[in-house]
Formats: sequence, structure tokens, C-alpha cells
Amino acid sequence: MQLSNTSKYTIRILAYMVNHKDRSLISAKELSENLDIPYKFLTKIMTELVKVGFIESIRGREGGYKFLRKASEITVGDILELFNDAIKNEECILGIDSCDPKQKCALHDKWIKSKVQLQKMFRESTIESIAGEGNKI
Amino acid sequence: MQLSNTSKYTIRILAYMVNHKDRSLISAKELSENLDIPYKFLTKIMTELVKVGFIESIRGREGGYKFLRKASEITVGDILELFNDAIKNEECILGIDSCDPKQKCALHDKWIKSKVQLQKMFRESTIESIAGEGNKI
DNA sequence: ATTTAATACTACCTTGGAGTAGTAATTAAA
DNA sequence: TTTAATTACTACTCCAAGGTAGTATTAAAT
Ligand code: SF4
Ligand code: SF4
Repeated sequence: MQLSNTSKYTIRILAYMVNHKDRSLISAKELSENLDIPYKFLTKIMTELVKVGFIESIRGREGGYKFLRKASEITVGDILELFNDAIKNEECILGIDSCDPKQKCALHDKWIKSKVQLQKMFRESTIESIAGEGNKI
Repeated sequence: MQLSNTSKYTIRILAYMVNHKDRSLISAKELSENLDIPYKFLTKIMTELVKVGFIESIRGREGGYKFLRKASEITVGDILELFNDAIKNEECILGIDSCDPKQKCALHDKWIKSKVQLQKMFRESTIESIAGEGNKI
């Protein structure tokens, strides 16, 4: 019951970028060093984030990354969905085919409240809203 | 953000056993067939459950498994802990060393409420309490 | 006693997430 | 124009979870 490293890294990367949005571009090197994420793994993630349009990249010397979509319009839920980490509505927590409230699994009644709250929390947590003062990175 | 197969299987196995607690012993074959869990994988899990004392096994012909600890005293939380699937208190959701509310991570304030509720839900869900009528298995 | 049906043990295979290595392509600075 | 600093691409390695195969052990039924 935890997020994938890729999702964790991505949330921290984008939060870092928001916290430094005064600067026009941020490099993979800076992100890797400041967030303590393996450089090569980070660049792989960045390329993916470019592909899906969360950020854009400027190649070559003095290059780097900046937001393409606004940070207030990217949610933690979007990130989890991207890396297949989201809590899907139709997915049974016990893995018994797909969720059908007419035919509930053993945990359904206990789980459903937490599930809804989690989904709402992830959906409402924009990158803008979580990036804040004095948080650890 | 989901449970391991091993945890899912175990919850279903123990719930099934509660639902058939009239019978003195239940075999791996029956569990495997009725719950659609690979036989060899299931026996591996059962042996582990015997080792930690949730159930006991009777070997030989007409053998099988039955509860050792009472089903009302085994919780879903116990199972998740056993398979390292639990939400640990000291574990940061973003993976930034260990949780220190004095030095919060970006998601802390949004996450903490769900976290507490999930932990409580898992802790309060005994096998006895989730096994019920007409649930899918 | 032998057979049969059950659990236990040991060793392996497979898959996907995580991480690494090397090189190509790009572009500004020197 | 060369060099340096950057992102992009391709191809691997590593590890743990999930799953499989074969055999040993146990004990009731026959
Ligand atoms: S039954 Fe409850 S838990 Fe199982 S899938 Fe439907 S919602 Fe999720
Ligand atoms: S800060 Fe919040 S989220 Fe990060 S660890 Fe502490 S509790 Fe968990």
C-alpha cells in the first residue's frame, strides 16, 4: 500500500519546479542533486513528462525544463494515473474481477469510504496547492 | 496504490474459512478451486500462515487447515503487516526519509487524514467482521 | 501393508519496477 | 568553429513479487 517510486519522484520534481518558478528553466542536474534522485532515472521520467505535455524541454547548453500545463491544473491524481498508480473506480481492492456494488467483496463496506476520500484528496491536490513554504523536498 | 496479491489472497482465504467454520478442516485444494488462487502459490501462503500462528495444519489424508487464533482476533491490518503491506506510521508517503510532522513533506497535510482513517479501518476490520453473507469470494 | 490424499520443502522460472551505461542530438558560450 | 552543457534514445542489469515443478513427508482409508 504505497506509491511507486516514479510517482513519488514526479510529485517532488514538480513541487520543486513550482517552488522555483521565478527561474525560467530548471535542469535535470539541479533536480537530481537537490532532490537526491538518480540522474539517469530522473531524465527518463522527465522525458515522459515532456511527452505527456506536463512540461516542455529546451535542449542544448543552458537548456532545461519548464511547465507547459499550469501547475494549478496538474493534480497528484493526474500523476498517479500517468504511472498507473491511481485507485481506479472499477478496481476491486481484493482483486475479484471488477467492482460491482451489487455484488460486493468482503472488504467493500469498510473500504469504500477510504477509497472515495483518497480519490477526492488526490484529485484536489494540485501541484500548486501542495508546493509550500519550508516543506522538506 | 494497491495491496499485494499475497495480501489480497490471504484476506479472501481467511474470510472463506470463516464462512465455512462449521467444517472442522478445509483443504488447500478446496481453497484453491473455490477462490481461484494458483494451488502451489496458495500452499506457500498457507505454510506461512501456519508459521505465524494464524492457522494450524493437519497433515496427511483428510488433513487441512483450521484457525488457531480466533478470527475475531485477526485483523486485515495484521495481514498487511505480515506481508509488509501496511501503512507504517513513520513512513513518508513521498519517501523522504522518515515521517517527522515537525518537518513535513509536500503532501503531508492532505495525506495525513486519509492515512489515519485507512490505518484505523484496517486495524478495526477483523476477519470475523468482514466475512459475510452473499459477498463475492 | 499399501494406497491415496493431504501438507511441507527446495529449487527454479517469469515479469515488471527500478536503476545504470553509453551514445546521439542539440544549442549556447567561448 | 570548437567546446561544453544540456536533453533524448537505446539497451542493458538488478531485484523482489508472483508463480511453477518436483519431491518428501504424513496419516487416514482401504
Ligand atoms: S466491492 Fe468494494 S472493494 Fe470490492 S470492488 Fe467493489 S468497491 Fe472495491
Ligand atoms: S510528512 Fe506527512 S506524509 Fe510525509 S511523512 Fe510525515 S506524515 Fe507522512
